[in-house]
Amino acid sequence: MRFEIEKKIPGALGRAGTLRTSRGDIHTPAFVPVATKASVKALTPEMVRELGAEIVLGNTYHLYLQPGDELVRDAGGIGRFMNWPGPTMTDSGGFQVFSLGVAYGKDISKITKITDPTLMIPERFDDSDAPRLAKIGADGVSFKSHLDGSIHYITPEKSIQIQHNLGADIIFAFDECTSPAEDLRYQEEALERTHRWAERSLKEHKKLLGAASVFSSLRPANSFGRDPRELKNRNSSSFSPALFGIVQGGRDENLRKKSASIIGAMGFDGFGIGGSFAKEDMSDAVRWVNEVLPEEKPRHLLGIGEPEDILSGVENGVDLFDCVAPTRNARNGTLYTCEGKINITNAEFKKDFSPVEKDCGCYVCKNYSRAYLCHLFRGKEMLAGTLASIHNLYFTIHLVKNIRQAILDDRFPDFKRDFLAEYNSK
RNA sequence: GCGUCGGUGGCAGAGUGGUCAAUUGCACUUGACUGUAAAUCAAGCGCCCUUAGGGCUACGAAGGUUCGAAUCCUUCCCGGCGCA
Repeated sequence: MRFEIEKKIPGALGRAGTLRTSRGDIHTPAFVPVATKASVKALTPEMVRELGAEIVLGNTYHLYLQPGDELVRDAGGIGRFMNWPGPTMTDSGGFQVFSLGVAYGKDISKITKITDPTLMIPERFDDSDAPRLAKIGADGVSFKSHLDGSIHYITPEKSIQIQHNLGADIIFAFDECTSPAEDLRYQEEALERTHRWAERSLKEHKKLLGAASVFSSLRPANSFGRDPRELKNRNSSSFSPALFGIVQGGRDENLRKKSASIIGAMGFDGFGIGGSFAKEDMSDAVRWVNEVLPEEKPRHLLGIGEPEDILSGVENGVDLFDCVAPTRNARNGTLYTCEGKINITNAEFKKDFSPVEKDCGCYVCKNYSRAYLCHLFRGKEMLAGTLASIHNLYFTIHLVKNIRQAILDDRFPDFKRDFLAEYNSK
């Protein structure tokens, strides 16, 4: 994997570049659609590619539970398994430590609205018996499967082993995503744990890289009954995943910078910026981190993808974003437009025969009306989620592409100002 | 015509003397969703008042019994079924 920076935003941390992997190039800043279970929900990989995506992100924990990482390995890796020929990345399962742990059953997510004060009160010490599916143990995390209740203990080593089996081009260190509701003492404790886990992830990764590639040595080449040329292709590809370390530190400037400094010096190929944020804290946290991280390596802001957040992320030095928002919102009837989000199921769209967005170049806007999408949603037709996902992913991917172009053309500030003015106009 | 069972909010369908403006589902209205426990979840859904709450009108229609009726009685209207 190689990363080349082509242009920087004057006076800011942002940049445009290209991330080169053996399976293809990613032009940054880039948006990474999420394919948690080796599927971008409601879409075929061909559609995802058609929308302009250059890489997709799968999830270690979910694929480990189902169908199992060894099965994915035997299928030729996540990309081949899901018929996505380009680059892939997998998240480490660190987010599930959070979403199935402290956040389980609560109104806490990646972004917590600080307007709800009850969520900002540290409750770590009085909710110890609250139901949760993930519990942090001595050197890893025990998960209770949401699928069948079985217990699984995931360590940093285990996460990296699973990810090597999944076979993505970029993988992530196992980390602990903390809630902004946690107090400073807990943030420090969790951060030290994340740093220890980062070391162990890196060590395990190097160990596995040192061993022969899982795709050329683990099984006899003829065990598939497949076209031998396929096997030859797969075996001949010099598969060597890049490992990104993850910076945490909550909303505290010192902790964020400390984390960036420590993770930044460990020798990772790139970096993830993690954490659950209060919305108003995010751009500060990202800036603090990217001021410290080595400039020449790529940075991925984990799980962030609302337009305004992408703009501030890019400005503050982020190269890659992944987020479920475009696809999840789509399935739930919320569509992005340049004038803000709309809920296409609302009564006002029942007889609106105009496209979702007038000048949008996506397949949906060129061929269907708001009234039709409204009808599909009300009729609970599966096509609703598909068409809406196409539009939302196109919107987000193209927003990022336009941001990239604006950087290359030296007009990022104007682009940002104009976009936000229109996006927030209604 | 006789007998019988039934008529409850947009629909289906609970309730069968007070805790009923009426459980529940659907529909409808609006919100939320940021490394996917998510094609999900939440709130509202008779009318009026600014909220806590209060007032009014309602369970086919009209009378009645009762301190009190969607619930009991009478008659009428309407529907299903059976027999003529």
